[in-house]
Amino acid sequence: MSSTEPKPQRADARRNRERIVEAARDVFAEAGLQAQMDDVARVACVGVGTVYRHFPTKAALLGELMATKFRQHAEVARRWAAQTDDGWDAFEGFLRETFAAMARDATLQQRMNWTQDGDAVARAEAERQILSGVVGELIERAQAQGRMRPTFAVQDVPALMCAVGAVMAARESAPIDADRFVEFVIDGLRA
Amino acid sequence: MSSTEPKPQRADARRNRERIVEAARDVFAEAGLQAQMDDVARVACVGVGTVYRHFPTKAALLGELMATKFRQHAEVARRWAAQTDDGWDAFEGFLRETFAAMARDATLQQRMNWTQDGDAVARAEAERQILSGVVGELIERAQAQGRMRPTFAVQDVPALMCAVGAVMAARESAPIDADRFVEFVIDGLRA
Amino acid sequence: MSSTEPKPQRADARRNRERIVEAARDVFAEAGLQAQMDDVARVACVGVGTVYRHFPTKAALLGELMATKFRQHAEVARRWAAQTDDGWDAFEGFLRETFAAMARDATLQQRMNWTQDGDAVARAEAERQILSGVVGELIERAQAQGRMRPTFAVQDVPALMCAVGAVMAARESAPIDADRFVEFVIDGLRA
Amino acid sequence: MSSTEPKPQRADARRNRERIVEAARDVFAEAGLQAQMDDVARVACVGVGTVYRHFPTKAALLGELMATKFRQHAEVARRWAAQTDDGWDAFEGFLRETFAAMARDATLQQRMNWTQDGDAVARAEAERQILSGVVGELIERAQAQGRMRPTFAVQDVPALMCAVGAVMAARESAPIDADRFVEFVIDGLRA
DNA sequence: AATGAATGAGACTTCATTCAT
DNA sequence: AATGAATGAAGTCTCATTCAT
Repeated sequence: MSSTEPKPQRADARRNRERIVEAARDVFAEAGLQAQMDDVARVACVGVGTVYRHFPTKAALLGELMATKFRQHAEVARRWAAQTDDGWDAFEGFLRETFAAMARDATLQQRMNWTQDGDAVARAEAERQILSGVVGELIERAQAQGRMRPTFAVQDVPALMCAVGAVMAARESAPIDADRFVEFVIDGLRA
Repeated sequence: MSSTEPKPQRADARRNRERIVEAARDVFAEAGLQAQMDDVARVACVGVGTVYRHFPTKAALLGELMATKFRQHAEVARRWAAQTDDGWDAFEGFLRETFAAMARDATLQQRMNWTQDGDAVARAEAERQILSGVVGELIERAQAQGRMRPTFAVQDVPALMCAVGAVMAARESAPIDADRFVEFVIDGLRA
Repeated sequence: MSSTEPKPQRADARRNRERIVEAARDVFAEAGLQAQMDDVARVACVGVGTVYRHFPTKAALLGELMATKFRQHAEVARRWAAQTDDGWDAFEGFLRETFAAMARDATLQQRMNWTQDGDAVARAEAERQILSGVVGELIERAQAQGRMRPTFAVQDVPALMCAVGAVMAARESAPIDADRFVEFVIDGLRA
Repeated sequence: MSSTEPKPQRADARRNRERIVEAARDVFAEAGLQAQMDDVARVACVGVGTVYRHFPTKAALLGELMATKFRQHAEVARRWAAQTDDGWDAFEGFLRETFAAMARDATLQQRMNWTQDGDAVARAEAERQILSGVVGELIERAQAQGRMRPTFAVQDVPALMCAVGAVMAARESAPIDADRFVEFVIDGLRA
């Protein structure tokens, strides 16, 4: 599934891998993408070498973080798609849930949105396309049922996500703002 | 004016300063925030030392770039505010014109994650507040006249701008997409 | 025998040891001294830990490789010494045979600059001295019989061997060149 | 001429460059090719950054060292070629002088002979070919005049040089040995 | 005031070696 | 005994900033 390290064998290795990913999430959220691999290692309580054993480059680690996000969003989209035949309801549900999730992970979201590291982006490309596919179907369905603006397109979804990140960057009271913000978006997209 | 270098003395110094700012715009648009001060200097056809004479740190240079943008947007907002008494029309005009300007400057928007460099952001804070003030008045007026959602707030404006940047990052056909995107936003914000 | 691991206990341990030495020969021939212990382990189909069980350090492994070479050359020298009473003939035979053997093992000769790793050299010192002793006798005998330049000395033998390595490094057609080269040497050393 | 940095402008920059090259010569002679760039910088009394300003990589610095050697040898060969019409005398002169020079710089010679770093070798390739050309002419002339073995070829020259390095590695009394060694070689190559 | 060479802290990554399983 | 994951010191190189010319 993941673009790196399909299945770590040993239990302790897998545990380490998870600790590293969690540490990376915290560290990059805290200090931005320019945080160092040594910091990630320290927070994960492992040596740098271990970080590099699991992720061959910093970009790979960053990519895994992005890929995880994409996978989670895709999962949400799939769940909503299965839950109702109404395309708009499904899309709205996906949007609200995803925004809420992003709000909970606000800082990282903000840091990540604009990743300059082309290599990291490339490593999450597969997951990004999957997400695009799932959300694209939601959009098409909603538009076919005449409940969504026909001019909206999948490519606009990242823009919404970025906007969510920006709202969060502007204020501390993230959850409230995200809730408020999602209403504008939904009203703007309805047919 | 800018937070740095209130009044340049010599004519050639002023000319250098301008060349540096232009070079910075080009270079950061091309290569993103990780572009080097040496690159800026080379493109500006001056030594690095000269760049540092005008801007004491990289963050200061970046800050000046942001401040310039803020000043331009504030100028647009002021013009629309003077042009019509209808708050919503003024806001809509401001939004369309600003989005269009950002679309024209797409590469820079794409490449730069301004919020990444906290120090640079801080240095453009004054200009940001001025912009906030002007746009805030537009919003209040439009809301007082009952033509804008009362839940929209100035703090949400950066989110919209970020979203515009994201639309551009997602596609090459930037101008078209920005036009399309502004419609969603306007419909989402109308009362 | 070797300076490490005087008597391997188990049959499988001995087999492992051999596999490691062979793997090391291949890997170092391929990639030079900068080849990694992990590579040796992988080629030998054992874990790194096993490599370290047999050879406490990389230098020890390298030393064993050198020692093996020295032992083989000494064996050749001994055989020629026993075969004829004519010192020069014995020396010439030894030289031709050794050069030919080195030519056959050209890649390793090319890739490995044995003398670079002082520690490895130290670990093969015993074998080197033995080889020196045997060859020294050959030389003395040839000189006593007036058939070899009296100024030639055992210490010059490594120089010849190094030269053979260099001939190989310079060309692909190693065997031919080595043959050609040995003639110069022999003519240069004859009284 | 050099493969890197054709002409440093400033006097102090050129002085630094020379100091770096000298330091590199000492440091690599002392500690082998695995000596660190930081060491070179320290011995040259400059920052590492300065070393990297003059030589973009370690391989480039190593390459320059090799190139310098090749240039010096070529210079010697040219001088002898111009000095006498007798090809053999010229070659013998070149050989004796070069061997003596190598003896004076024995340790570096030894370290360098076997450089594994393909990149460094590549960077001195141009100079190596020039040297080959000049020496090749010497050899051809000597062979045409019937005074040198017809089977000797330019490609064998590196072998001789390597051998000189090896003689030196084997003993401390380098100059003496080199003198003794050159006699064997000369006798071996004469027709 | 301008230049660009110099600086050096700090970033990423490697790899010989150790040690828990 | 064997395994291979973990370790972390050490190495190469970068780049914002300073400073002699």
